[in-house]
Amino acid sequence: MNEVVENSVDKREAILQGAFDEFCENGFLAASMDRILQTAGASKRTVYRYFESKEVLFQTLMLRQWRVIADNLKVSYRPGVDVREQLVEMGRAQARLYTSPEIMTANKMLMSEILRDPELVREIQNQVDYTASFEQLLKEAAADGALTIANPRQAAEEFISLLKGKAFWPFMLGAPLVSSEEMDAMIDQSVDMMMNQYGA
Amino acid sequence: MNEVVENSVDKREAILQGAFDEFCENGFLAASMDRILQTAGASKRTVYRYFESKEVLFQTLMLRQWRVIADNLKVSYRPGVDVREQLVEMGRAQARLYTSPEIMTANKMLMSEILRDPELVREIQNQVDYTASFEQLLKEAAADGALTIANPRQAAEEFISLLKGKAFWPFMLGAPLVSSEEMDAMIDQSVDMMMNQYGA
DNA sequence: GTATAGGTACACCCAACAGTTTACCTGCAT
DNA sequence: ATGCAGGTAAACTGTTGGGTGTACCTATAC
Repeated sequence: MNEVVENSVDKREAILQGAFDEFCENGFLAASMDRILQTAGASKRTVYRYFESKEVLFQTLMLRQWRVIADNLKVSYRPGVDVREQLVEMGRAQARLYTSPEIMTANKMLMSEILRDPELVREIQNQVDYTASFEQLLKEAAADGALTIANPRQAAEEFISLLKGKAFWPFMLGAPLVSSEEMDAMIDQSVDMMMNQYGA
Repeated sequence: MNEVVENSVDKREAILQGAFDEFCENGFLAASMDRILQTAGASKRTVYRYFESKEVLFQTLMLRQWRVIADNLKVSYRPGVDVREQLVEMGRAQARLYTSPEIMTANKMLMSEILRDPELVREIQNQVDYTASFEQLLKEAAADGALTIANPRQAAEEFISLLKGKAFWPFMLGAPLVSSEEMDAMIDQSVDMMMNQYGA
């Protein structure tokens, strides 16, 4: 054998990695299974042993990506801690996503596919509620008297809108990725606005 | 002849209309030139007389769409008029876009293609600056003493972010189109937030 | 009346590509 | 030693689809 011996888990992983790169570069339709298996160093038969179709391979990857996103968005209210600081923490949770090239590149492609064919990612999409964790934090902060919020859901969405408007969507439309420092400034601006609106 | 006689302008228009429908339904890659000419009731030769390739046909349509958007975003500052009312007017300009099924359907497809292949729409994209008109209005309002805004560009972007976050992006991700009434409420909320942040 | 512009119909070329089939290889476990 | 699980290699199938070539039609202009 020419190559280093790999066990079957590695092979599957290699295929997923190759597919990730190819899908990110070309999108679902223009991605070529031939190129994927070439990148992965696997034969066609092997690819189709692990994944019954291009579509299944794609969905497997997207589910994985969705989990990465969800894992980065976990925050919870800490009573007694300065509420402004906690809003900044919420912003930083989003910022972790917006400043990661790998995540954002994948997001760009994923977004394109969602728009083109919602069915392709429908089930996956419904498994994650981005705003739930933020909404919960704001609700608890309001109950605690730290903020005055009639509609926590709306407030959470407003906050996320501000951050996405500054960092997420511009990148989607071709702007360069924002740095951590720029992101900190953006978080500050957005938190200011939230405090002006909802500060107790 | 089976059909009503058409002059060549009508024929070109029929092709554009057929292409618009097909591209909206299937996106650029999955759109079929055969289906387009069938819908348009034109022969393949005729289509290729007017548009040298699928790509050119697509870009022609997208440029047209871009103009529609730009035309809906024109606002200008009116000294003496209540500034809150003018912010609402800015919101309504956006709302005209967000509540139009035809515009939003086209936008969804267009957005998908921008994400997939920025080159396809690069030149077109740079011809329109959405926020310029809003930024100018805010700047004049600030000069007039009606608002206190250090960074009008940023303020314009924040306002648009709030509105897009409430109406534009949710639709892009599968939510139903918002009605004019819902839109009015969203505009109110967003204007409140702007007034709290930037009110004189 | 005839030439030209614009149109139709339709067979055709060529390339890409998802997925299958077949034949063969190899290391490990029994 | 042998059998099987997991792998490679490569030819093949079937279809789709952008774009072209060719022959023919039909008005209106001159």
